[in-house]
Parts: sequence; C-alpha cells; structure tokens
Amino acid sequence: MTKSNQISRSSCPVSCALDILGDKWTLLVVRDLIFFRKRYFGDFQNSPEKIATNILSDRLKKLEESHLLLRRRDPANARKIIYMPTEKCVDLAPPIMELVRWGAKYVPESNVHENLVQRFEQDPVEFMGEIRLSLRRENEANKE
Amino acid sequence: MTKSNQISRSSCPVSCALDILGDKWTLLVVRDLIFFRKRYFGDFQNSPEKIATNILSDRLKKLEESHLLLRRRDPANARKIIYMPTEKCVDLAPPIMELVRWGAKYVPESNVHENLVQRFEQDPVEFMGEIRLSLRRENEANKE
DNA sequence: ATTCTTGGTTGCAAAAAGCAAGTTAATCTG
DNA sequence: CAGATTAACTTGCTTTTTGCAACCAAGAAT
Repeated sequence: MTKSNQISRSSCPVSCALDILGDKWTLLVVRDLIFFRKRYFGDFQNSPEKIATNILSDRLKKLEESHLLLRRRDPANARKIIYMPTEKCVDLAPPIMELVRWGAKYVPESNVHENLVQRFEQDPVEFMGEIRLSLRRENEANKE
Repeated sequence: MTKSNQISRSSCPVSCALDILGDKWTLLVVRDLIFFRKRYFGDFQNSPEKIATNILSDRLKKLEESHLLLRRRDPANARKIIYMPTEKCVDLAPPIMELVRWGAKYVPESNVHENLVQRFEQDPVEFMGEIRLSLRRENEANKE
C-alpha cells in the first residue's frame, strides 16, 4: 500500500492539504509523532482523546500511503511496530503550532503544554532542527 | 443558535481547535472568508471545491455558533445574507498560511495563488492589519 | 505450557456526507 | 403588475465514515 489514491477536490493548496489532513484525528496522530515522540500503536491509543483502535489503524495506514510515516518492525521486539514520521510529517510542526496558538487564545478549556510551546516560540528554527536531528538518530538506530 | 455545544475531547489546544475546525470543509469556508473576501452563500457555493448546499448551510451555522462569523441581512438587498468573519476567524490566517506553505511544498498538483502568499510572506503583520482594517470598514458599512 | 501483551480485525449501530429535487421569499423584466 | 428569476436554504434518500465492543493471532514473559 504505497499509492496515494486521493483525487484532489481542487488545486488550492489548502484544499489539497485538507484532502490528507482534514478530519478530527489525523493531525492528532501527527501531533503525537512530532511533539510527543510517540512511535507505537499503544502510545497513540493512550493519548487523552482516546482514539478507537479501528480508526487509529486506518489513519496510520493512510498516513503511510501519503508518505507521512514509515512502518518498521522493532528490531528489539518482533511484535512491536515502529511508526516513524517522515520529513513531510515533521514539516507539519508550523501549522500545528499555529493551531496551538489559536486554540490557546480562543478556546478557554484548552491547556497548553507550556514548555513545548515556549521552546518553539523562542526559536522555531532551532526547535525544528532538534526534531530533525533526533529523527535522523532514530533512523540510524532502526536501520534494517 | 448561539450556544457552543461542543464537548471537547481533551484540553489539548490542537484537539480543541480540531473539535471546531477538523473536517474537510470548515477551513475552506474560512479560507474563502479571509483570503477571497467571500460574503454570500452563493459565493461559497461557487468555490472550485463545489461544496453541497446542505453541508455549506450546516457549516455556516456551526461557524456562527462558534463565533467565527456573524450573519446579517444585506441592507441593500433583503433576500441576501452577509456572512462576516469575526476576529476569531481572521486569526486563523496564520495556521491557514502555514497549511498553504505545506501544501505547496508537498502536494505537486497544488497551485498557489501567488500574490496572496507573497503578500503574507513579505509582511505578515501588515497583511493581517489590512484584513482587519477592511473588516472594520465593512462592519461600519453594514451596521444596523 | 499458559498467560499476557501488542497490534490489530470484525460486526454492527449511529452519525455524517453527498446528491438531486423542492421550497420560499424577494426582486428583476416586460 | 404578472411571470420569470435569483438567493438561500430544506428535505428525502443513499452511501460513506465513525464509534463501540468484542474478538483474534503472533510473539514474549513466567
């Protein structure tokens, strides 16, 4: 399953992005990958939003098809599968951070994970660099 | 209909934002409001993505409930209704622009509306200021 | 050997999306 | 001023997607 079977609704980049990301769950999985470094099926399941396993399974499949993540078997434990974000996935950090700012400003019940936001706000370039670097290290470690 | 009947899935601002914006259509309506200055039902209908009228009707209702837009009767034509974005709506310009950048970078079939992006990129503060200013003028013009 | 853990799948009910057609009220047109 | 047209929806119906709970298979731990 490596084909991107999406037929885009229009050539507008917002619409194209939403063809991939436009639902209630996909960006939460991406958030978990980028900001909370979640890598295993169970990690995503344990997020506070409590995604159903069939939906999670479907979203991970679609994210893989859209090349936002790579699926690998854990070399240390053959029944575990590692979901690794790609560059395309990590580059969603800026839109997500802007959503965080908006949510924090306008949705009173939202509670920002302070240190993450502060680190991004202070120096977005360095923050992104760190994520990319640690991703490269992970990739080395899990080579097949 | 002025209540926000959402029960949020978690206190994470991303999740809170997606409770309001997380589907394939809502952000496209917001895009039309902010970047293409669409104000009438028919304008949104004519966007290239061809939203169905019942869905559009529903999304406009929900956006009003979430205080992202105001509904007014056009003083110049009593059968027309003007949908005006609020400050809360306009503040979605940064997340949307980041989605534009991402879409433009990664989705080959996407075609960026050049001048809009360039204007935002060159000076986001001025760009946002312009939108806000022209919104205030519109508000003056349509006072009841 | 059996129990637990991980990463799923399956089946079913409920909700949402999508399509076409119909409706109402205001306005233009001759 | 009658009839056609336009704007903004609504309704009914089918298809698709969600959400929940239960189930399952392979691998690891005891």
